[in-house]
Amino acid sequence: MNEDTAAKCLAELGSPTRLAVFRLLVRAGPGGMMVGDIQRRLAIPASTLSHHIARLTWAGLVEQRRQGRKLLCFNRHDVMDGLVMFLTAECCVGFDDKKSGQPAA
Amino acid sequence: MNEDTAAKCLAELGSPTRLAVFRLLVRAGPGGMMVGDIQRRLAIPASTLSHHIARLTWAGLVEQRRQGRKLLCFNRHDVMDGLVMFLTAECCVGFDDKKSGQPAA
DNA sequence: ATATCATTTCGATATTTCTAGAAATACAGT
DNA sequence: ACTGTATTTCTAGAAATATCGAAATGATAT
Repeated sequence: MNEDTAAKCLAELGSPTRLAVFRLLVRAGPGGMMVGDIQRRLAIPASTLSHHIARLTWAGLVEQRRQGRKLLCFNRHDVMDGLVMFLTAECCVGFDDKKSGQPAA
Repeated sequence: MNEDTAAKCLAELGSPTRLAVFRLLVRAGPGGMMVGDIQRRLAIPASTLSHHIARLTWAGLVEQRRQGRKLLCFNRHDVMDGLVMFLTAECCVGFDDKKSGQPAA
């Protein structure tokens, strides 16, 4: 996970609609969720949802797999982990003596 | 940290420039960094930087404090923690038996 | 082959965001 | 009050994004 990839992921997650989709998939776990189920759950037009899922997929956060005439969506858990690690990397290095993260007043 | 706040934070971090600023501040730790130092370090126009810092601040990710005629910037570490927790919350609940996060093939 | 359901692509418009120069403001020192 | 430095606000054009209906495609069953 480099800075560009991280920014890409964060930007995609920054849309309320996409974040809702992503969180739905987080909760769904490895079993994932069908596009149609997501659509019914979030009540947004199919074309709009398709667009957002495509972007999450483009960023590498989500993967899709066909099952009959439906499409299963699920999170790339490893990518999310990488993102979180990237965000917190080098955080507070050498500052173990301070507890709050605020500068001295 | 609710869904709207999280989306706000993620969207702001989704800009490569803002992510660079944020990471600089992560590395700077609680001591923070002056606006001018950030500007010299990233080599972007002052007005552009000001805009981005304002957005990070608006999202609650960064805080500013005046020191003489300079302005110190530092991360709200607690907010970033909240964001990370929000992202990973309810992740893989009840799926401890699977290790990779992929659905069965 | 055709009917049907699920999902995506296309197209068009409205909205938001990025960028940076110019001007304005804030502060400290003299 | 005046000067110099630091930072922000104003402004506007360019570029990116969101939205959703209509049409197209993919897949299965009959």
